[in-house]
Amino acid sequence: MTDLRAEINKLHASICSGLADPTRILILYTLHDHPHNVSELSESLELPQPTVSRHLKVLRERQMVLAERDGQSVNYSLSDSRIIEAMDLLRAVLASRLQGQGELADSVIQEISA
Amino acid sequence: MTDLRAEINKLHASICSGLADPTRILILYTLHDHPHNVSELSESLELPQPTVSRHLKVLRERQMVLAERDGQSVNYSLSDSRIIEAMDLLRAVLASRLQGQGELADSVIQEISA
DNA sequence: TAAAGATATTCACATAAGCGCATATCTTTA
DNA sequence: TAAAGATATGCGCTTATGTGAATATCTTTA
Repeated sequence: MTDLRAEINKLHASICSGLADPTRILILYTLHDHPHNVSELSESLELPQPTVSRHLKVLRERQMVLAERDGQSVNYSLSDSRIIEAMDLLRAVLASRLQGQGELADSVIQEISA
Repeated sequence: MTDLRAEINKLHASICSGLADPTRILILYTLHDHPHNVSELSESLELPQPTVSRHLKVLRERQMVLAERDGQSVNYSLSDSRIIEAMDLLRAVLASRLQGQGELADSVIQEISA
């Protein structure tokens, strides 16, 4: 294990930790739909504005979202749609994991596929 | 946001947090190569056995690896290769992110692609 | 330039994670 | 069944992360 590979793994882990929060997952999927400013996110996700801003900061630091000021508001967009592709793959893994775990899981699977 | 969707996002985040550590990333790629038992991982990654076991526990709890006892040792394997696909996508995102950020980054990009 | 709107940051706190070290719990074999 | 090998867990500690509430910083407009 070279120092370089170790450094890469740290960066890689840092991106993954950007995904490791339910609220940020929600934000990322929302931004994938289309760009939003902070107020819009805050309102549509029913989350306090400071909470949204702090999560956006995490994503911004990892360059997973793009921030563009437009007047007084700041528009956020997904920086790379492969992030969503990766998340979708992990959701598929989750769905498989829930297969055959009873009826309760079935409705979850339905919802994931939606 | 239904309670169900919120629950799914928690599970999703839990899988992502399984990826959010450099050592576990290393372990997952190593297991993707082929199954290993704890000693083998410990030796080839040059990590203390308890450290490896604890990381494997995290991955096991999230059903990201499969544990099969074989005599005194326990063989671990990747439970779903889509986990690697997802990680590769995120590595590609990382590589793009480093593009045009100077010479130092170039060697990192080389290493990622390898 | 003062006020209002939009976003970001700070503080205090609670909880979760990771690590090294020691040790407990299997599982086989002598 | 005692000993050795292999793996898992507990403990103490340190660091990281998330949150609400308050507040600071920008940016526009009156």
